[in-house]
Amino acid sequence: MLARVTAASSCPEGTDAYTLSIQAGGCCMRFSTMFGRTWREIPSEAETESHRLSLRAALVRQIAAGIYAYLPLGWRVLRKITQIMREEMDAVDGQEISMPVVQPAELWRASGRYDAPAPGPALLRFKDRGDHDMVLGMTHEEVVTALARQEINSYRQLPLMVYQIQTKFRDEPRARGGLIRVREFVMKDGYSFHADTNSLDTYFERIHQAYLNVFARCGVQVFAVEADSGIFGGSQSYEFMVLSSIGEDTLVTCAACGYAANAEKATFVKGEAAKGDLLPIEKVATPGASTIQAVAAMVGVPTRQTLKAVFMSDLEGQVIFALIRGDLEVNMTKLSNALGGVELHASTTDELKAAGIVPGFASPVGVQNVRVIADESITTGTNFVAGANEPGFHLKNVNYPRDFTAEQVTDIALAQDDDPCPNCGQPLRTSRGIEAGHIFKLGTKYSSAMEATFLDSDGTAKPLVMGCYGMGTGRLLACIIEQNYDERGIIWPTSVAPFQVHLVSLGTNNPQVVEAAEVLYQELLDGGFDVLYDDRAESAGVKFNDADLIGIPVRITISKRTIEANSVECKLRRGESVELVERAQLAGWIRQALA
RNA sequence: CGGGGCGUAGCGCAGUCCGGUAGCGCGCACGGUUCGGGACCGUGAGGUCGGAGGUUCAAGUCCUCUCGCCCCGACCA
Repeated sequence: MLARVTAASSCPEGTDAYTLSIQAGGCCMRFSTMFGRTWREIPSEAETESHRLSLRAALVRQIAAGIYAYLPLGWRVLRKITQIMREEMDAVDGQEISMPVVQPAELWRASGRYDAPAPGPALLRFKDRGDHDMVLGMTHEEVVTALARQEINSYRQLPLMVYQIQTKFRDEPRARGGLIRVREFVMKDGYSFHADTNSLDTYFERIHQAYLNVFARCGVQVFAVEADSGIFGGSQSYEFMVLSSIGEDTLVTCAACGYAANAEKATFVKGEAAKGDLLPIEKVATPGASTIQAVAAMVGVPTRQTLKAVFMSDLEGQVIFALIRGDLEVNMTKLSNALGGVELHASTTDELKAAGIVPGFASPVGVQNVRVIADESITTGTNFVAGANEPGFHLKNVNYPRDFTAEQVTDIALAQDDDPCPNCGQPLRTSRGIEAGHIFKLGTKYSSAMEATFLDSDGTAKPLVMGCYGMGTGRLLACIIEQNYDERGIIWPTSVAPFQVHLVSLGTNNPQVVEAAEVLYQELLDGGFDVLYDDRAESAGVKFNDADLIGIPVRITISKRTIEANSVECKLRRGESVELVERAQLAGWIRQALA
């Protein structure tokens, strides 16, 4: 008990123990009194490895769908992560602030997002006791713009960046994957303000590098990819993708030249279909041929000589006729963006019937009452095979614009494996990734809407040019686990491990061992190390298995055996071999191991 | 919001088809024996079987409604 009090003295009351440990080291915890116990069995509700391990290792506990509480071990990791974010944001002149989670609806009305379809029900709305409309902040562009309007008057104050590490709530239709996709989460979000786009562009490069630094320091490998910025984005955006089979996004990359983009955004060389003199339309019987493959085979042409029709409907039930060359697929995000960002769903049978469309044999020729959006690929060939809008028949020699019109001809094609790279022509590869960060140029979208202006050097008032930079903390924690575990448990990178040293005492029945362990514990704390001290009266197997599960980088075992050798046993979590280290050499050994 | 699955002790599960005193393993508490890779013996605590109605002499089990959680899809500023 005496040792315990002494140990606690290295984390003085009324002081932020964690900050101390970052700066001076030496924070402590006894396993026997730690809040939250590890689980021996695998929770059935968890599907992904990071989810299973974060529950089993007592990092987090689920409170409701997509809503989690952090236990001491998980919270310590989260704070290590956010501290790294702070340091990197400060390094690019960021100033930390804190903005409210509860926000007045008025601000969201001002930006136009309160009633816009885009956030829609994901924005949780409620009234306070004064009957004011309020929302739970799902992001903070509105608040930060309102602040900037008050605080920034002159170009002399620019550029500047503010950031916060704050809770967000997004009422997602479906939470999943443990901490990967949640409804309530802590996010690092930053906002920069500039007098012009040149300044934004310059700063964008710095923040881009700062993001790479954060991920590197957290021990995760990311791909920075060009991303779709959605209808609220600006000219350019990058997502930072952690490669993972459980990722919800698809990345398209080129090993040859380094091209990398989200599949929603990726382009590729589409090639051209055969060209020839325009021939007259000819109707051919194609009984039962309702797929592109079947039609091409029956008519005797390659699939790229056919036209594929894909039907989507907007919320009002208006049918969108997406037309693309038969060998390509439609990219829903591009299609939606072409229509101004409307929400689309696959058309129902009833909607198609109402529009007079025959699925499987649909034709752009003579179609009415639908909006036709065509991919540019249909213009690079001639004499295509298309549906006849009549069951069992197709049309040969269909040509644009001779035989049909389209409201738009643009790029709505989905890049897939082996498509040629838009830069170098080499085959593209697709892989799955988790979006761990997103930076984008907002431009004057919010500053214009909310009249956040500054007086420029020429004496005129101009809207602030903004950039926005987001990074999820809990999601990053999950990503770190996804990339750092084995069959025994988590293997934390040193930079984010909840503790540096896991001290295992074997022989809690032996006073000599207990005494020696307490002394060693105190020495380690005095030496500036963060130590989790397993002082429980458990068997060796239990303690070792928990140590492997929790995944602290250095494990130190003290027992009767090691005391007799005037040594302790040291083992790295990342590795198999154990080493007897003399007490005098211990501190040096640990420092080297943690370096 | 569509499709599927599951709610029984802290965790993992059986029991539900075919109604008849609520069980098993782990964990937890106490005593003892062990003591370097999830020890053993004994004793014990802990469950309105997610909730509400209904059928029945009798409901964990059958019926209706409802709430929650998970998975696939839709969705994801």
